[in-house]
Amino acid sequence: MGISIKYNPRLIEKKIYDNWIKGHYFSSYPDKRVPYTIIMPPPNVTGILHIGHILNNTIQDVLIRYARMNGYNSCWIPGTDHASIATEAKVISLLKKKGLSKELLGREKFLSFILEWTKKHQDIIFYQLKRLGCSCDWSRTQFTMSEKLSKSVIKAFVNLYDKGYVYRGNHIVNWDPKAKTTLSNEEVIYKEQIGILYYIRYKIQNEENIYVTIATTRPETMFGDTAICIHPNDIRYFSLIGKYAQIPMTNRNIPIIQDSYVDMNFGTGCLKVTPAHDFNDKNIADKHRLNVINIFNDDATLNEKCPLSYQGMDRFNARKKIVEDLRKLGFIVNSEKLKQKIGFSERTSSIVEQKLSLQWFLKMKELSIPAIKSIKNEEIKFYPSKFKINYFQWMDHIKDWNISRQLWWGHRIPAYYYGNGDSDFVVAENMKTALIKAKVKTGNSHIKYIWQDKDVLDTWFSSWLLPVSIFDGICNPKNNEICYYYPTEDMVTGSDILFFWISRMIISGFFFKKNKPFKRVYFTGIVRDNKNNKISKSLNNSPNIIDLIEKYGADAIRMGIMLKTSAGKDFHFDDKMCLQGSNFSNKIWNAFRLIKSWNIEIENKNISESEKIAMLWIKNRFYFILDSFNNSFKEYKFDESLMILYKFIWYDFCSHFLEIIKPKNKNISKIVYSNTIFWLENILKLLHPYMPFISEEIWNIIRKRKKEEALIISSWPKRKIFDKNVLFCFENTTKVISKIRHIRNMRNIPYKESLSLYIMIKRHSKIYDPIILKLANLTKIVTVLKEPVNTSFIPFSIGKDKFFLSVNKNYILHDEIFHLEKKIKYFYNLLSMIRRNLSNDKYVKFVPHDILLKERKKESDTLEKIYHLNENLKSMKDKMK
RNA sequence: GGACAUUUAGCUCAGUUGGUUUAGAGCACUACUUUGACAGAGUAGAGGUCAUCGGUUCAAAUCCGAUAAUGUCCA
Repeated sequence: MGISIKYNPRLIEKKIYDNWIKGHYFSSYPDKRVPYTIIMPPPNVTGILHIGHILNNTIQDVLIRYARMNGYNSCWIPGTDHASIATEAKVISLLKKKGLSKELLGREKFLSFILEWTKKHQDIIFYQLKRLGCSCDWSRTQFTMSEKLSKSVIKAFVNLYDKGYVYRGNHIVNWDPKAKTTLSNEEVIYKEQIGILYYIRYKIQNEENIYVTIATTRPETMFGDTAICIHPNDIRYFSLIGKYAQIPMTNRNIPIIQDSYVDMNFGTGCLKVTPAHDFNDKNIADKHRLNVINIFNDDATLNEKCPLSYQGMDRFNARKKIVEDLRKLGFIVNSEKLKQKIGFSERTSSIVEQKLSLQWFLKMKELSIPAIKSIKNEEIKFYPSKFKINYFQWMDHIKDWNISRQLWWGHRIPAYYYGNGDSDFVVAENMKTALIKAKVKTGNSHIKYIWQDKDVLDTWFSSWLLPVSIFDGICNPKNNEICYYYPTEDMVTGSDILFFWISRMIISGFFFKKNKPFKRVYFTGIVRDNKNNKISKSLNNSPNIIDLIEKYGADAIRMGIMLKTSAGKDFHFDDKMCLQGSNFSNKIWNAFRLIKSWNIEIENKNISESEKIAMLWIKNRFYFILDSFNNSFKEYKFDESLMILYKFIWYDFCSHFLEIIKPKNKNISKIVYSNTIFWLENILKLLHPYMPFISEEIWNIIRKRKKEEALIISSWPKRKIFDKNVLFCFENTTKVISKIRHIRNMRNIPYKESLSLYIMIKRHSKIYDPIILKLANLTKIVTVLKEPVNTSFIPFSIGKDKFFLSVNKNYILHDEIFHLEKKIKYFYNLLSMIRRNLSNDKYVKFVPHDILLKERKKESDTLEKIYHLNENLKSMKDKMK
């Protein structure tokens, strides 16, 4: 026959993928069809893909293949992210091993090292995606540092600056004193630590022996204090309001102010305000117009604003010495241990300093208004919708976005300076324009030297533009592609970047395009291993993707993953789920082998009744399944839709349909065969989005296909009405079969031993009998009016129908009687529960009418069931005598 | 510290506005079945006081409150 007994994905997947590429099936160009666009969240070039990416990209591929087969012009755009700080850190540590540093190399050489690194990882990432079967349009591959995207970033920056949204200003930022750069919030990792809370007294000015005691974990910042703050309701300190307190070991006096931010129960209820080194203190300072004193150098040593004896000292050494000195002078009243959360730099592990710093910011409040609206009115839908809560929470308290980074790898800020003053700069797309602007701004036409800002932009400042910039919608707002492909359909991403990316993309979409960037956001859960640990590079607990694919096949991994994923839920990865996938592949493969092994009879001889029924049933069953599959799929319940398909293929198609039509002599009539192939082809279509390789492979072995007949671009089955009655009758038939198999199983009656069945049914249609005969291996089915005599049998009932399976007397067991009695008892219990309801006046009075009817029917059904079971029990007991 | 979420069979999860025969699925498990597509298989079975306690109701896995555990985000 030439088809291998085991399905071997390794031989097949590569060949199939190459054919898809050769057929250009992934490519998309604007045409008359409706577009369906997905932008792949670009993986960072810092590393290679892990299981989380596999989950994410499989979902996207499933969506895009489904759309493609449903007639849309599908366009899935792959890409990578330059990941400014993370990549720079990786390369720096690589260089360090070689004894090099970025300063030693200089900007240009350093960047060439990074480019080399980037190229290497891009290749690995794209190779991994291809092995997974991703049908992205590779001719549209993006990179966030490409020329096109960089241009858009710069243009967007200039545009936002010109409109007054981008500004340069002094704000508190997260500062990594080791790397000497600002950090985004996500690059700060909070860990709980035990610190010491010091109680320090500050003398009240112009008062003898009156002090106010504050509590702080950071005594070294006291030289930056500009106020002491108490809660407006705190009566303990009313006498101090309006007075000044003297910072110990200095001559400086600071005001005592009131603000409800202060927690009266924490420490003494008095807060020292250090606006240059704490977000909240800065807020208070802004409100009360306090001074701001920065006491740190860039490397977090104390600067000239501090007393001479501490200048130049590291912050931690300074703390020790200050505490020592304060103790000596009697300023420390108390100290106690305190659990606190400390922010560490993800990159250098140094403790992050909050620091007032001159940086570039984007005003967010106004920009966020349409973005909030779009989620409120469901113009953009979240799956699951619970993430709307988080979204609104963040959006409602949105802060200006610090977009500058003191790094080299990234988009250089297009600000050009002509002097050392804080506002001696212009913002322009290039140096030439900048020079002109500078001349205009200063009125000095002799300016010759201007220099560009050394810093780069936050990575997210490029990725937040992607849905627009990918189609060049920022530089060429009216071009064909942006008009055709925008807005995109789905965004599939982890919930952890809701704020950093999703929210900002929505903002940028409405700003630059006056329209949403995508219609739906599907949030994948966090991927964890079977010990509930987050899959991460640092734990090194992600399996190698290529190894997994080699072992199980891409289809098996896709299937295993999709069967377990559910929007927004954490995802526990286990090798076992791939095993289920590969078993399933093998099942399909062997079903196909079976069909292929049959000889088609040229002459059309009579088709048996059971074949007719099987064909009728599988047709109706298919359209029933198609509906439920589509419904689940449209709700983005991929696990559910796949499970529907899984069971349909395994149980309905293989266990029932194929078993019924399976010929003994391998000869099958042409009609039955072509019918079987027809349904198999339809099954392959439904399967294709999830398991593209095996489905395409079988599709092509069934018969030779032309290029335009590939499964990947075939059309999705159209829904049709189905006859519920056919499904119902068939289901009853399988119940009988199942019952007989159970009886065999209980008594170890070999399958080979043929049995006879007597049926006592009022209106029994015999058309299903051949199926029962075949699948339960019976010699005959006889319709009777009453219990058969002179033969030993096992009675059973399904609904109101009674059955008697004739067996050798030896097979009747006491066990069965015991089971029957147990069952009867169960129904008596049920009956008593039903009757408890029905005898309850309140129940009868309040319950809706239809429920009451149902309950009454339940009662009569149960009674009937008990009656039948008792009958069975009685006859069985008689037989035992 | 604050906000939110989760807790259902050994594991991973369904369970729509309280009412469909005292809770469902897949996997794993147990028993039996091996020349007839597939042992990567077949058939059947067993598994749950729905986290705990209290409340609302004729009726609670479902609604409300408290507690506990876990997780995420924010500070």
